[in-house]
Amino acid sequence: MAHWLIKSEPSAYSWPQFVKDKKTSWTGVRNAQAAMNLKAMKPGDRCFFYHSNEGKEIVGVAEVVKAAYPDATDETGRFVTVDVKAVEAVKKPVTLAAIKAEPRLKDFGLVRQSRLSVVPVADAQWALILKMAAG
DNA sequence: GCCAACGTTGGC
DNA sequence: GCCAACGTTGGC
Repeated sequence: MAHWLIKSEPSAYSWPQFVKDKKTSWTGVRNAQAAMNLKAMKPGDRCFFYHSNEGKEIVGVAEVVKAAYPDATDETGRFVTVDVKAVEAVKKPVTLAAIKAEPRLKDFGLVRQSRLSVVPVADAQWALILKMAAG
């Protein structure tokens, strides 16, 4: 099972909204590399839900429930979306500052390529961040 | 096919 | 609000 991190600006789509919806289609990704990551997702894969801009922290865990399919909101037909469901909020949000302060996370995609909105998370990174989020 | 100009994202 | 990083566009 692979792990990922998906970003959203709370003003656009926040974690509380996601929890309320229970499930959502992750549309709006318009970046080739992020789209590649979406295509690599499989049902059952888990994702960190990260609030960019406001908060700048991992606030919850989501699970992929449907593999990539064409994003109907994309007129060019080039991009895809996946369906994800909310699993649970983390006990303690993991801030970007905390991630940057952790030497073992210096290669984390979130830090290395800050503009990418769908980032792969290595197993060791996933486990470590989960531990940090357990509080 | 190169590269300058421009737009967008996201951290600070 | 600014700026760095990076992607995209369009002229040549």
